[in-house]
Amino acid sequence: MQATVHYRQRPQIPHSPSGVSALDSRATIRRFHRGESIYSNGDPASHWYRIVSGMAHSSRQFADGRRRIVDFLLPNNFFGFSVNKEHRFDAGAILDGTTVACYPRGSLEALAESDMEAGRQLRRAAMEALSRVQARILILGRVTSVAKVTGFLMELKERSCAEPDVPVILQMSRYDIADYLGLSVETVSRAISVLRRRRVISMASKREVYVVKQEDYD
Amino acid sequence: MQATVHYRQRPQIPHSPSGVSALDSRATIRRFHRGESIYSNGDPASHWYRIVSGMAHSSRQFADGRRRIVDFLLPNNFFGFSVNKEHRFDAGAILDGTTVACYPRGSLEALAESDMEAGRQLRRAAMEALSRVQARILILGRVTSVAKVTGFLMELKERSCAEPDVPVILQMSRYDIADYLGLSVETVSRAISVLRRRRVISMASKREVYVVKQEDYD
DNA sequence: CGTAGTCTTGAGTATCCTCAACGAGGGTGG
DNA sequence: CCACCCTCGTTGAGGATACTCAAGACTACG
Repeated sequence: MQATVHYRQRPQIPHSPSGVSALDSRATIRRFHRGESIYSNGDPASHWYRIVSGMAHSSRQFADGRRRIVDFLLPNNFFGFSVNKEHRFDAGAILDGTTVACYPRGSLEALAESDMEAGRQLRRAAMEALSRVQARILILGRVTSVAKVTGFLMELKERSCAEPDVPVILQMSRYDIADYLGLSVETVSRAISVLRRRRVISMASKREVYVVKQEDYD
Repeated sequence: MQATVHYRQRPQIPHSPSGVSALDSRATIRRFHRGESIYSNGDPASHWYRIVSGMAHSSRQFADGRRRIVDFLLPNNFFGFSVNKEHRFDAGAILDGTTVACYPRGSLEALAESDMEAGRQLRRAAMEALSRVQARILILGRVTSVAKVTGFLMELKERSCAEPDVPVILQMSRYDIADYLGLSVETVSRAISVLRRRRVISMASKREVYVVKQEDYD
């Protein structure tokens, strides 16, 4: 079990989708422990999900032990969309006490077809998810490991709605970051050290990053 | 100008979205030359699009000359979704005579809110686009260049609805493939040569690939 | 205080990129 | 019709980068 880090919980309201009340009438709330699975590859895609608080990731585990993280999920991010009958990814909580709103898929599709506001919210949620993943491809497309890690930190800062002089908190492990960027843990660690030496970032602890210089990363 | 390759045009109907008639009432059809821009980064995101015939790509051009291709767009693929007021990518035709259905965004959103069938199609289109990009991340996450190119070929075979004994046609250049996979052209070329020597593929010409062995690629 | 997981750093190796050269194929103009 | 040019595709050589293996420091927790 990883060391649990008790940083202050800042209010994270990224891209608040201007109320999801129309959808929430159908939601059930579930609470997850650190590392607990929300759904697994192959499970029937019976629900769509939204992070209420905490953090999770969407990933794929391979036979040879490798793992690729497809998305980090922050509060108000929707996930679990699938065109198939089954989920094609694993989703799991990163933080203890991560709270997730679960929307029954059939019920939600029915709602979307009767309530135009709900339909609009669903379309917007899908497009925001699409936008996140596309941004990720550009980060993955960066050439060097330092550039990828820089891109990751800038993305996280953006998505965390970080204000100046407030650190970005790396609630995920270096292993998670490595699997997110397609690098080895060692390379991620070295890249962070390089950024510190270059004074692009400074760190209050191993999990708290101050972005000092705003680097262009795409 | 690149050599224009006149391969027979196979009927490509991947993931036919069970009729888009509800949406098509608002569409205008445009025809593009090879290399012609459909929209550019920064253009107002006034329309959504669907490939009718031919092929296009969605990409981002960087200041230093690099280019990243975010998606290859095949017939019936929707694209141009943006949560912002402006497009964040470039889209351009790969083949001469590529035909695109252009849906005015405002008109379409209005339609989606009055016609539940249209709304459903839009949600499905967004989720299919999301699904494509997520699949791509897994390919990018593969370790070696050979694995990435293999993943690309398998994806293209899948999306082209290729039957056995029918070659997959690489209508894009090696440069496009390289920018899609985040590799150099030389590495792509070498990877293809390796796959040929290993008899995973065989080639009728430089742009026609027979997939001989079905390799696991994720 | 020992253990387990995380994070960092070093050394050597494998892979990919850059630079370079060359062949193939089309289009163009003399 | 053919020489020329241009782009595309392939292959080789050398150097840069990231991975693997290894070891050690740090932290939380029992």
